[in-house]
Amino acid sequence: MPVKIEQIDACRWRIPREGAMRTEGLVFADQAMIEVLQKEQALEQVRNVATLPGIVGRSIAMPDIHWGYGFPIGGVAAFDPDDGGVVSPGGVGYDINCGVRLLRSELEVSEVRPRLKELADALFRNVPSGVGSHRRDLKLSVQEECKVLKEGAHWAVRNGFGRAEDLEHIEERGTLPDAEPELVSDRALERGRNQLGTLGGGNHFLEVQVVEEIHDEQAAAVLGLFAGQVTVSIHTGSRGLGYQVCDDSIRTMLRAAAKYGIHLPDRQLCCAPLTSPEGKQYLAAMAGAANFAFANRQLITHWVRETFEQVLGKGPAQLRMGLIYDVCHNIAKWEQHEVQGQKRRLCVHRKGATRAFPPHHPDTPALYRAIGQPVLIPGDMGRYSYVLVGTPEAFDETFGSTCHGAGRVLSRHAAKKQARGHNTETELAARGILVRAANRATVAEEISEAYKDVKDVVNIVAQAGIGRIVARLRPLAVIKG
DNA sequence: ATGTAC
Repeated sequence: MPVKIEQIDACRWRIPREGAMRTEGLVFADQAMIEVLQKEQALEQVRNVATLPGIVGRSIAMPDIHWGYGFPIGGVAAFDPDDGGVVSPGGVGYDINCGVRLLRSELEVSEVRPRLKELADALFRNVPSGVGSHRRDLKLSVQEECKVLKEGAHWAVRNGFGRAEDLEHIEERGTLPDAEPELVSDRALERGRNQLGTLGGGNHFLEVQVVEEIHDEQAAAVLGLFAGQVTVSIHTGSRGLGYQVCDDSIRTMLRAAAKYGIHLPDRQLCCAPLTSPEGKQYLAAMAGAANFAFANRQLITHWVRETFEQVLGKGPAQLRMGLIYDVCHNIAKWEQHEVQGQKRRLCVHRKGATRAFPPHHPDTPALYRAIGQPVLIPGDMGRYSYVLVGTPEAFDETFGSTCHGAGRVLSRHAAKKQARGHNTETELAARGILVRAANRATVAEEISEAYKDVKDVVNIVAQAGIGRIVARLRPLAVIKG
């Protein structure tokens, strides 16, 4: 049965409160997207989230929403601990702190093109990719791994991977507080030991890009972006460790939901009150996995810089590969938000949604205070990605959140079927995009046609005012899992 | 997303 939905304006839709819903749903989309969504499960998931105890504001869906485990991917939901609010592993996702970071450079595309093949090969060699990828040169002791879980990107910088100033340009400065590695299972720790500094599979990637369009000159200048410039994007998360933390937590949360008498329209929404031991334990284990992901992206950054230096024969001062920003899109976090004129400390779940804090927010890096927090939106490997900044409207309407990517339109299976008879790598190479992949099947699953055009997604968030477009980046070389 | 089920 289709979910009842009412149009608010050109890019906003309301799912009215009914049945067990404690609040209404708010979906950012255009007419065409809603028509597609009516045939899928995702809107029902928005409605299910609205039934959870202690939800504050609305159950929110971004234009890249699609079906996920319990909560939709592309969803935002905030909960109040003082009103029975809950935390749910399904509201974060299996890849805890999956996120994106963007490195700038002082290079023009013309300088890199002649060495692009060499660069792609070297990056592919130096950053392990693919499901199950690991590093032969770095297997941590469990004791050291626990330090990674406590310290996140700080651990990486302290051990010579990257620069102190990188930390200023990471969400939460690259470390979630209150991580408790003791709450992470032996199995999760074992899975993570040799996976730090690896890309993984699926839609994760490492991309050399060129800035092809500047939409906001002033903001671009503040971020250090210019047309024709080479940038690097890294999209990955907490690998097998985060997966295992989520999987372990789901078992606990199913028991907890029953124990605390929480009605679940879908077992995959299993959760526990934020004030309960189970809720606190999940958040502490999740923070450890999130810190692993921050460290992961920081290590990869170090090897990307090293690779550029080696291949192009230039030093750090010439390349100036500074970190523009690193932002999470699968996480639950304590944040201060104003609700009906009152400041409240809420647990904001963003699952396939990106934090987009406004100008002058204290958590926006000092250098970017005037323009807002950078928001990194990857598209598909054949088209482009976007850089946005957060807005006051996002802070008011979506707990400071916006979309996270293009959003799939074809299942992995359907994409593979469509790619049959095509040589995707050759076709992309003909368009000036080099692909290096650990697995050819992954390339087939990741064809452009498998995704919405990310332009349509960011145009909606820009039109709605929950993000401001700064620049568009086109891929030159893509390292895939 | 994920040693794509232990």
